[in-house]
Amino acid sequence: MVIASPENAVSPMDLRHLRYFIAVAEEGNIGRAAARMNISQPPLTRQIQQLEAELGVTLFTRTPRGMELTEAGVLFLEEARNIRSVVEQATERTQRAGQGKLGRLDVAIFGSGILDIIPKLLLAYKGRYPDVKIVLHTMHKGEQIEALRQRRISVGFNRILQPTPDITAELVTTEELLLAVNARHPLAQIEVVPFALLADHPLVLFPTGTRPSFIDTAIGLCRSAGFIPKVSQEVGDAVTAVALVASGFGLCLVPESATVLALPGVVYRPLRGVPEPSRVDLSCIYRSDNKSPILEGFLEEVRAFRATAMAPA
Amino acid sequence: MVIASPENAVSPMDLRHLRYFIAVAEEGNIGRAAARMNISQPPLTRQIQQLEAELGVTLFTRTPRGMELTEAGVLFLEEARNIRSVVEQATERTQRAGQGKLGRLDVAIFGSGILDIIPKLLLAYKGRYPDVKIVLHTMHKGEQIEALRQRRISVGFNRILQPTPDITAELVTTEELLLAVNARHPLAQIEVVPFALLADHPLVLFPTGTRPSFIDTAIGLCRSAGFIPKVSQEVGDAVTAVALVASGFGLCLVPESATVLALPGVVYRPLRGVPEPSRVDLSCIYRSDNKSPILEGFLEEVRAFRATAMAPA
DNA sequence: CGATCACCATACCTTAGAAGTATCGCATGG
DNA sequence: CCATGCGATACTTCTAAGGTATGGTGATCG
Repeated sequence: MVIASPENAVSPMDLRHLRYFIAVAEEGNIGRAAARMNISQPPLTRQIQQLEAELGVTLFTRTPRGMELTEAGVLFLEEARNIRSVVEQATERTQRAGQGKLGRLDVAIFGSGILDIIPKLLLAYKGRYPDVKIVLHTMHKGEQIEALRQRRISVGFNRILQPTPDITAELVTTEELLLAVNARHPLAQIEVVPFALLADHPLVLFPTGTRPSFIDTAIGLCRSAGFIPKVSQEVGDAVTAVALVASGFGLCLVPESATVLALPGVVYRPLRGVPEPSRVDLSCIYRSDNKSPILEGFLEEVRAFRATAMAPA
Repeated sequence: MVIASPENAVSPMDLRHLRYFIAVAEEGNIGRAAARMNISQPPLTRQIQQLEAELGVTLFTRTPRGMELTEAGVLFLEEARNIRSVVEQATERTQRAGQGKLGRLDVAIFGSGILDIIPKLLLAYKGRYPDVKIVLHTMHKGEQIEALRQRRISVGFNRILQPTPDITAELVTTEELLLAVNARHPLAQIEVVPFALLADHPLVLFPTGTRPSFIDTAIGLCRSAGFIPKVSQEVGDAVTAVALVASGFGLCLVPESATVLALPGVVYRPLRGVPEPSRVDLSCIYRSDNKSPILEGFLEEVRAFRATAMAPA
């Protein structure tokens, strides 16, 4: 007595069956189809018989002139072609995803970086990888690191960083420091402002938030120059700081990319005699165990950007 | 030197790869996935490696705790599940088509058949095979046979038929002959009309078109009864004939199903003393070499219909 | 009207490759 | 530091795909 198995399929259908079926259906003839498939006729006959047995459906009527599709066969031909194209598309999409050309990149950004450099970088990346969807998240440094650990983002941008074993940082570019000053302020009359003069004027500092950050760089520079800066106000981000400068709230040290902020009444002046380090970095951070080809492609773009951005400097 | 083949795929992907991949992705672990697939662990390891090699994409990151999908792997899992369901649906649809449950049935109909019997039959069929799309074509007998030969229709309905080797006819039902007569006509006063009385009144005959047909049956009956019918008019179909009767154009012999035509002023009277054959057949015709499971299902329905329709008679 | 042709089907053999067994390597955790 | 759990590898076994030869059967043509 034969035990009734839930599925009596001796050999489950696979894509070979479909390829062979399509060939036979299109050629209308097993012999020609076999030639097209680079096999001999008998195995093809058997594969078609197997397919019919597996489906429990007669797909062809055998005539002296060849194989003619039944109604069910006509339907199955459509289905088989559809399956073939679905498989092809799945393959291609997966390959593109594996090459970092398709998918999603979650990027954390912050205040002043977003003013000029990050948009340029993202634009360049998007040009090369148009099918990667970039999702931006505004986060402070602490949040960025947390989000990287939780894999909620793939890469973050920041200025000041201390390396950790699980998070790798990579320089994007460095920027000159400039003085943002109200046009009616006395220092606005000087074309190149000596750094030491800042000792006499209150500064707007930013950002408040996770330390250390740009604010510590600014304070450190003042200390190196031998003075303690007078703080007129601490604010959250560069845009707010420059806005305060525009309304006469004092002076502000900014990275040069902040000059895209053309607020009325604000002028930017280069500094002279700035203590080392006189420049400020913009870096990106990502998981050291990164395996994502999408991030890999993005980092390549970052390196290319750094090469072009820092060569003319 | 190795010859560069157009497709470097050593072993093309097949559905087994997808089944295994889905199992591993869902279990997160080759061992459990192997158990689920009723195979041992090593072959599964190899199949996954093959799939990755074939795609050229790493689908899993191997961790000490198991297999974790990469981004490309996540995408491919979606794709694989989609392919699986497309294949399942294709299989099911094809099987249904093979059982005559899915597809299309082209049916040729004619004038008086469509009045009552054919609609009932089609309705019964549609109840049992809801996914077969019935397409109706109005055709005379000659056209029907031509269309059957060209496979433009699968089945046709008609009354008079002479068998041919390639076209099989099958009785659907037989109907009593009735007299359609205007209510103001003298014969309308008689409850059961003796057939011989028709000799004195002009008849509307139908259809014009391919002979022999119902018109020849009617004329034959009159001859058998010993008179030549006076013809008031020949028309194309039963509806027109009865319409003429309604407007006082004469009498008309109709199959009993024509009584659904309740035109004002028309009454139907049974006949008495009708020469043999006193009944008229409704048959369907189809190709003798029929292989279509859809038509097979339809013919079953026809036979069931005949059994119920002729039992009470 | 019979030989031939063009098909598909079957029988039997060969071989590729999928599955099984045993074992290794490696990281993790008591 | 050893036990555990996991994937990878080496080697064997066996299923089933592919090949060769041949049969069977309608259609075609001299």
